Amino acid sequence: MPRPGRGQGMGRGGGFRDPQQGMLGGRLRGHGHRLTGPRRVILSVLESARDYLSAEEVYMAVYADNPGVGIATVYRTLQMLAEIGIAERVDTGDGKARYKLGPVEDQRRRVVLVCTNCSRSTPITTGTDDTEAVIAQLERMTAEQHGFRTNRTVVQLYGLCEQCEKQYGG
Amino acid sequence: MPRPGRGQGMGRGGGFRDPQQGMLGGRLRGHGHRLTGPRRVILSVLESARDYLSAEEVYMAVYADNPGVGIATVYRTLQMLAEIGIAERVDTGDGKARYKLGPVEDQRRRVVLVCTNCSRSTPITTGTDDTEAVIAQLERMTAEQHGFRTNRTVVQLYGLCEQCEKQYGG
DNA sequence: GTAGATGCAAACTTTTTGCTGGCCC
DNA sequence: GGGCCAGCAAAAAGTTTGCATCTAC
Repeated sequence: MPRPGRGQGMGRGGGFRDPQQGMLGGRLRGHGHRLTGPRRVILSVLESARDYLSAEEVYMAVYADNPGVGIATVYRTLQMLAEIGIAERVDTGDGKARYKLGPVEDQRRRVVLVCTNCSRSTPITTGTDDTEAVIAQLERMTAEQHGFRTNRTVVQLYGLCEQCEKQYGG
Repeated sequence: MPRPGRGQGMGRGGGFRDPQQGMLGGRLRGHGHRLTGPRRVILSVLESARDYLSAEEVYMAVYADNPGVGIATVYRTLQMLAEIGIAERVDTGDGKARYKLGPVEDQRRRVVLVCTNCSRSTPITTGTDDTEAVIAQLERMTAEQHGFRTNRTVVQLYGLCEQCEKQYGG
């Protein structure tokens, strides 16, 4: 995967007017971290993302407007955000970790659709779904039958996505 | 992670008397693959494993008796075994894929309990369970809501196993 | 002012791939 | 004997780390 070359430095501490950034900045400082320029940009990218983003995707989006930010900073920031619970880290099995803003407790249960043809993995947002109830039932059953206390559940559905299904003429 | 240095070559096609190997060899040939020496050893390692093994763990076990087998062969074999359904691949989120022998067609739906304390992963045999019905429902729902045709489902429950639960005094 | 963050480059880890020679069927 | 498969080594791909500089607080 190609990476853009090095930029010529960004204007550090660019002005953001996003009210949420103040909130997030507070949470960062509460954990002894600082709200720096690069971090503002990364947070901004995550905020405007609907799906989970890989580190590279975040880096690309950041790079578009701020070529000076290094990929190491992206990795370090994502790691930090996940550590203090501002972002959720997810491993979809393709070797890339993916991140998404959001309280971890709301994403305790996760369903991922993995297409065995095109390799695309699509996280499904549970929580508003009935899937939530189904998974809860599964957790209850394993607790009863195996004495296992589940904290987090990941369901991977392997199969064909809508596009590839058509292509195969299923 | 240190890796053992290169060995001085193995006796290819070592004699095995494991009756299961004949069966597995047949399944390999049925898919147009061959049962070679290194593959016998790798299969033997997987057979005697109770848990999921990472590629490196398989390589280490293979290396103990057959230092001549390269790690590339381990990767290629594991990949092939997973492809034809003789082994199951699982991504536990630590960046390493793990493999375990097991007929996928008999276990199209799999539930694995992963203890976040002791790191042990325990496969649960579905099929006679109610879990089967619950997962089937999940698959039905994603088909309806996302047009996704599921062929195989892996559920990973992360939490505390019975032993660690006691230890923590939950 | 100082602890922490940054950019850069290089190291590290896991997995894949190209190549030449060798072995299974 | 032919095509799959082996070992080796190097590359790929993702992530982490060391270091000098810089900056948010």
